[in-house]
This record gives sequence, structure tokens and C-alpha cells, in this order.
Amino acid sequence: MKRTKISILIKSDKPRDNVLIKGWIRTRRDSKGFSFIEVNDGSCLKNIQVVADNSLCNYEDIKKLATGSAVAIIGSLVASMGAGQKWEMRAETIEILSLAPDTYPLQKKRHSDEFLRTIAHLRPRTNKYGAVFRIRSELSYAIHKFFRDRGFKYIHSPILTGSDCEGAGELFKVTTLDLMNPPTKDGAVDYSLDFFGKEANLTVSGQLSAEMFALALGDVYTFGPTFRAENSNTRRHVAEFWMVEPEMAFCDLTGNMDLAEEMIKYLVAYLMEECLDDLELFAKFVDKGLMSTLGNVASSDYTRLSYEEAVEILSKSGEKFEFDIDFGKDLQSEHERYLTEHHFKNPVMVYDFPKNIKPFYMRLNDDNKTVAAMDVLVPKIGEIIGGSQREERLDVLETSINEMGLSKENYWWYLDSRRFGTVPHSGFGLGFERLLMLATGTTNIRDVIPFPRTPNSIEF
RNA sequence: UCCCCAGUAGCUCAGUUGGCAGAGCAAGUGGCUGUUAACCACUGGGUCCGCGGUUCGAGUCCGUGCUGGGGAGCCA
Repeated sequence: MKRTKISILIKSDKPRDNVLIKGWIRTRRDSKGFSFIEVNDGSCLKNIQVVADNSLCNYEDIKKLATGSAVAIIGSLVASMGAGQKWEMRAETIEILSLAPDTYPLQKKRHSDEFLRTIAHLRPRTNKYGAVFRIRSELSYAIHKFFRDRGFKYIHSPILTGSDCEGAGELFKVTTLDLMNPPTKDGAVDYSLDFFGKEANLTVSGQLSAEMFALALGDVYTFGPTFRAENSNTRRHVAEFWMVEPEMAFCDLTGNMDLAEEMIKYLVAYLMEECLDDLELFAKFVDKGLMSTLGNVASSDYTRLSYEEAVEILSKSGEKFEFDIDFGKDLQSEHERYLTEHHFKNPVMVYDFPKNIKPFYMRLNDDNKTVAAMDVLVPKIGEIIGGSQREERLDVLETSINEMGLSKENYWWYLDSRRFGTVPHSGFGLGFERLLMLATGTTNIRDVIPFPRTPNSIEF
């Protein structure tokens, strides 16, 4: 007999005989002659209520079923006499697949997120984390659907890289050398004897690869893990995270911002349509205002303002900031928060940043002091997207590489793209986990990724 | 890496001016004719984060280390 998933059963429009379910016990309530057993199989947030009569041959064992135990139940789906649910299952046989001992760490009541992080291998069995990871799965799918519907091609950019790409943050080194006794040359480690014949790292971004493919396939995107060895200890950073990076040929900064806005709106609307049950859990227990926030994000237009205008708003705000606002300095967290949470109360797109605070590949504007960069800032989380129109002019790009003290030789292949059929192109990086935080109201990034990697923490 | 806060039962926490270690939930046992994070009764459960110090006496005060959380920087 094939098992039926609980997500299917609870949506049934008629009673059904001879149904098999398999899942885990969430709670058991005993009465005089029978027990109510809540079974969850992870297919959806809801449990199915199973009624186990004391006439069942193994009823004495059934009464030992504790939270976390696994069962296979055959029975019939019938209308529930109770008020809390439409359907319930009347058990004919209950096979106990495994009995959870009383040391099972999860209880029926709520646990703190901090405690659940210490048992990250078990937390997907809770309502909240089950919901997080179902939403994460749906959001991944929606990203692919969004791009595919618009003719974008999915590029698998490499995880192992030989260049330090954009110099964005500290890199994780990848080596097969004997760390106790590495080969040296002139007092330094001799990486010519390493696996790749040169230094290698985990990628910090798929952007440079994506650019090469955008200049061949037109519109492309990457979606994969990226790594930063930055020692940052905040609720918005992890060492391993997933990034979505579209790259579009024949596209300027405005087209780039258009895509970013359209994409966020699409994804949030998609979740509100497909994951309503799970989202409502967050609206109930995590962030009371979640649904109105999401409604706003999905439907209202995002204000676009230049860095210069942002600086002006902040200067005139009368707000006392810890850090000075001055043209040429990057916006601090407190400034971003002021813009999104107080001034506009909505996502905000800031563009045309001073060139000295941005990487070499961003396109120089005609004013010679700003670049065609853009950030999407959202309330509570801050920067969720960073992107730019890329510098497509070979001479300007070479000057920029020189000015930033980088070596042209390392980027020979990147520069080739500007030698051969170069065109204006643009792209951005979206922090997948940060979008999940926005979608669920979760305030700590460690709670939206299955096994978070942070400084001093890689237990699971 | 810097600043701030916290660490007491399986979990969430209380513990007064330094004076016998507490509650709720969970767990175990029993009860209850339909429950909804069921309910009622009883029972068991402690390296008060580690180390050192002050004191007649430290969960409480001091020093230090570790762990967790929040903020900052870096960014997505």
C-alpha cells in the first residue's frame, strides 16, 4: 500500500477508506477508552488527528507513544466530531516504527531559537523550522521559475576559484598541501606545488563567471553557495550562504533596478500564494505585522534615490547619528535603517555611489566621481541586494584596476570580454537567506539556513 | 575584532541586604466518555557554566576563562 501524505489528506473533499500514513508523533492525549494522536509527516504544517480505540490489539504499546516516535497507521479518513479539524483518521492498525525515549529533546511547548540552534539536526521537526525550510524550498523553486519565465539561463558558476574575484571580504583557502610541513620558496608557501598549481579559494561570488556567460547567452543567473571568511558576528552574516546573481547583457542600471524590484515583488507574492499556512505561523508567533509588510513589499513601488539624495535626507533629518554623513563615506547601518524604517517605511533603492567605496568593475559615471551602483535596502535587515552596471569600456576598466592596486594579469580573461564584443551589461547579487528573513520576519540569519556556519561553529 | 547583556532542573525562568535550591512546562505513575500546546492528582529530577579569590558563610560580591545573545565594523 502506498502512503498518503498528510498535506493531501487534510485537503480531501470526501471520506476515504483504507489510507496509509507514516509520520512522527507530535502529541498524544488519552481519554478513558481511546487516545488522540497528532501525527506530522513534514508535508505540511498541519498534523492529522488520529483516533486510536482501546480495542486495538497493541493499545497498551500505543499508550507509550511519546513525542518524536515514528508510526505507520492504516485507517479511514472520517469527518471529525471535534471542533479543531475537518478530518481525522480512525486507526485500524498502528504500527510502531520506533519509540522515542523520554530523552527526546523536543517538547510540545515552544523552545527558544537559541536552544534549537544547539540541536540543529532536530529542529526541522518543530512546527516553526519545518515551516522555514518548506518556505526555503518553495522560494528556491520560485527563483528558478521567475528567471525561466523571462528567458534567463541558469549558469553553474564554480565553487572553487583561482582569483580572488572582486576582493569582497576574506577568503577561505583551499589546499591539499601538508599544513604541518608545506613546501616553501623564498620564505613563503610555494603554491605552485599545490593541487591547482596556484592559490585557490572558495568563491565569494559567481558574478565574474556570470558576466562571461551573459556576454554569450544574453540573460543569465547563478544561484548557489558562496563563502566569506570574514569574522563577522551578527544576526545578518554567515560564512556560507546562498546568493542569486542575475546578469543581463544590453542592460543599464535602470533596467537592473527594474529587475530587482520585479523579482522581489514576484517572489514575495509567490510565497503569499503558495505558502500561506506556513507564513501565517510566522505572522502569529514571530512578527505580528508580517502579512501587511509582505503585502507592502509585493505591491508598493520602491523609492529610488541617488546616494547624493540619500545623504541630503540624512543630513536634514535632524537625527543624531553615531557616524557622520558625508559625501564619499558609505552609508552605515543606522543610516540605512533610518531611510527604510523611518523615512520611507518601505524598501528603498539607492544608486550612484561614490566610486572610492565600490569595487573596480562598476561602471564609472560621467561625473567621474560616482559609479552606476545600486543597493536595495529593506526594513530591519538592511542591504538585501547589491548590484551595478558593469564597466564595459576596456580602458576605463584597466584604469580602475590599476587605481585599486589590483593586477591586470590576474584578470586577463575578464578583460578579454571587454576586448571582444563588449556591450553594456548589468547585474546584482541577492542574499537568499536575507530574503528569507524578510519573508518570514525571522531576525537571525542562522534560523533560515539548515546548518549555519559562523565563526567558531560548524558542529553539524 | 571591539562594546554591552546573560549563563540556576530536560526546557523557560524566579531567587530580596550574602544565610536550608524554587515555580511553570516537560518526563514517569495513576485517573478522566471527544480531546485540541487537553485536564486532575501524585512522583522523580540540581557540578547554580569552569577556575581562582573575599567571607564564619557565595547562586548572589570580585577577578579570569568559556559559551550564548544583542549592537558595531565588513557585506549579501
